[in-house]
Amino acid sequence: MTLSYSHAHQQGSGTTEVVAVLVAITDHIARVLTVDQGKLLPNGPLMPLHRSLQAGVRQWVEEQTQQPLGYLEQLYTFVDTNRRNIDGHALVYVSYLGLVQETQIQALQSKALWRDWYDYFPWENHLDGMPSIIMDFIVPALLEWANTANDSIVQQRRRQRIGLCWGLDEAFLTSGKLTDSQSVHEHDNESREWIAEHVLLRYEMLYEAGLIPEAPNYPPNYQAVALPEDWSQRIGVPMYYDHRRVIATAISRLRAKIEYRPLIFGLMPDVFTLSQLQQSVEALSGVRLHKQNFRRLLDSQNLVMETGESSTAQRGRPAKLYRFRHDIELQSLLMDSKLPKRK
Amino acid sequence: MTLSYSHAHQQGSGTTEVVAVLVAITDHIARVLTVDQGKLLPNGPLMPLHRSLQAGVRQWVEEQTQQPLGYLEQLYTFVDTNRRNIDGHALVYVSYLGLVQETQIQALQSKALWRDWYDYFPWENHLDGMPSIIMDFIVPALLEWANTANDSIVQQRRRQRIGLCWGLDEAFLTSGKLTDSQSVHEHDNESREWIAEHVLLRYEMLYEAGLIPEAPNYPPNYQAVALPEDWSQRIGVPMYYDHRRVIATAISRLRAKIEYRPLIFGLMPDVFTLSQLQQSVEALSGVRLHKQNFRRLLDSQNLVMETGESSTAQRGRPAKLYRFRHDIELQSLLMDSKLPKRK
DNA sequence: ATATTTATGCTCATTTTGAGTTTAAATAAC
DNA sequence: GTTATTTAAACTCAAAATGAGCATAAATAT
Repeated sequence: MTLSYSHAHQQGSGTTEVVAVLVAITDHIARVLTVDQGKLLPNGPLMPLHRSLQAGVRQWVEEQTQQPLGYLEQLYTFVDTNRRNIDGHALVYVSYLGLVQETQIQALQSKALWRDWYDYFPWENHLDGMPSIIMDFIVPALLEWANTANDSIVQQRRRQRIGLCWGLDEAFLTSGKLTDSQSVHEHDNESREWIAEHVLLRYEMLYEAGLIPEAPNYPPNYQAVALPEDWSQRIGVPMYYDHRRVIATAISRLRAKIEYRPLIFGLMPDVFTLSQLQQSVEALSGVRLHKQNFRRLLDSQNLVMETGESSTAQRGRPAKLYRFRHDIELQSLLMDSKLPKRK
Repeated sequence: MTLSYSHAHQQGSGTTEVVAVLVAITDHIARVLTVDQGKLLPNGPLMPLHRSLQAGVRQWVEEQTQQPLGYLEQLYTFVDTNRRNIDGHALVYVSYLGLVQETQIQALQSKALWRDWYDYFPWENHLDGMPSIIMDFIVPALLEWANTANDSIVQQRRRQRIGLCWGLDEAFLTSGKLTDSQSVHEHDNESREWIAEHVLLRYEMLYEAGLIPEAPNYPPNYQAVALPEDWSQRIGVPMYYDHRRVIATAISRLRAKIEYRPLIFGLMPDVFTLSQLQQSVEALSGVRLHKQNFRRLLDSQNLVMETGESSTAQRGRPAKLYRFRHDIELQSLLMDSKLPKRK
């Protein structure tokens, strides 16, 4: 189902558009900036006057949302062959990830809206444990999809993919239930745990299986057991074009990168407590972290310094306030290699 | 200096081009496929008939080089405001990284050429130790460049960047010479070692400092001590447009990704010895690895299996032959997180 | 036969990681 | 005001991963 929403600027001679995924954390919830009642990301055509793609992104975001933005990095470039210019050239759109500090958030126009990003990906929020939708509906539906393949090799591969994407044991998928220690094989290096940064793989699997309203093969016709009536509600808010995939790309990048680069800088206020910092990282990654180890990691990297003050904003013992060390070059801290060292 | 080389297809109405960095390893040397006497990467306009960017890349590479290609992944999208179509829209070019197995390499037309990628980046080859050009010319020139900044804060930051990019001690840069243990500060978490994957950062620094023929501010005018006569030879083969930057992007991506994903698959023949595998990884990363630990890492990951045969092609004890385990899903092996585990 | 070369197996100290326990200092409730 | 609750933060400890080296095996070169 290709949605027929169309922009005025689609009529021109240009074939390049920019799309932005702006991220901010407010009330400990990760949010993306949307326009059009949450159905679209801020976007606009690249124009001759723009001196760079970044410049194009900044101009359109500013124009459509009045939101000033700081850090910006390129994500991925897509082609939409369903949208073409007057010469028949397909639309190329370049997506960007932008970070906005909570304190920088503007009062928005009615058309722009900061939305909880888990509204679009309900299965990605594991802050209170694994959401029930995964084991109740998603995995059963995907297993049925795996069985629709003609080739049994393909079926087996699909089941393997499902296990890797959704953090499930192979044994669980083929046999009945339960992940106990009987499943010790020779090569059980497959750790079978939830990998937070596989957001895009999971979205693409749901898309491929026709379980996402945006997919051309939605709703799926292989469902022996029917999906619940309100499936389209449960599987998250749909968007126009492929903008939901763009958000999935952004979350994947952010979750992966935050593990080795101090990107979280761009989302925090000037001073903060370590608990606030941890809650922000948790909001992004969607999983809870071990507090003591989080702190140990932090000070092994020397990224933050105490301000000397402390905060009594919360209930218990006052927390020391910190700020990031802007004096150090952030470029390449913690770029350790997993290859063995050179001889 | 913007080179005025121009393609026929530049005259049309399209504004999107694809560019490919194809990589192969032959004779233990990492090479990229070039056209036009090594001055250009294979490239071509995205056309209405192409159903995707990948399809465009495959068509143009095939057409210009007759080289069949396997694995392909998107790298980065650039804009060249110096090249515009008839409507004034700037050229957008999307770059791809492709991997070619040695056994797949075709006899090439005269216009296509596999070139040692260190021809373009002589300073990146540390297989026989750090190249002398770095300490003899590059670092001194960069330090002079750092001094040209008006602001002393900027000067300090530039020196810090130089240290991080080129693996040098802070102390070495400011004072005279020698990296001995006297430089033990409070925060010496800066490990000061050569980070192989910082190819792009290093190239961009040289470009910014006007030390690269492609840069608009080349040759630099701040040089108190003149660069050697044959500088343009020593600093690597220049290319048209920004194609050298595209290769730098590809090498960076490859070196970074090979550390946590078994990308090397795409470059090896079906069967190989562990030494050959190690030499291939070394060709890419540009540094020597510890043999025993390399092997330990390999079999901890269960990526390869013995064929049962062994090779007596080389001098000493015969090496066992291996092949990759294609039965396992490669998608997400070894995606371990550096964040502390969830509680 | 003997030196040389290459492959491969094994050891060992150090660092990093995952997962606690304990103590400190505030607020909430009675 | 005393006590329970909450949050912060310091410290411990076993298991695993890492960096570096030595020892042995099996071929070729002289």
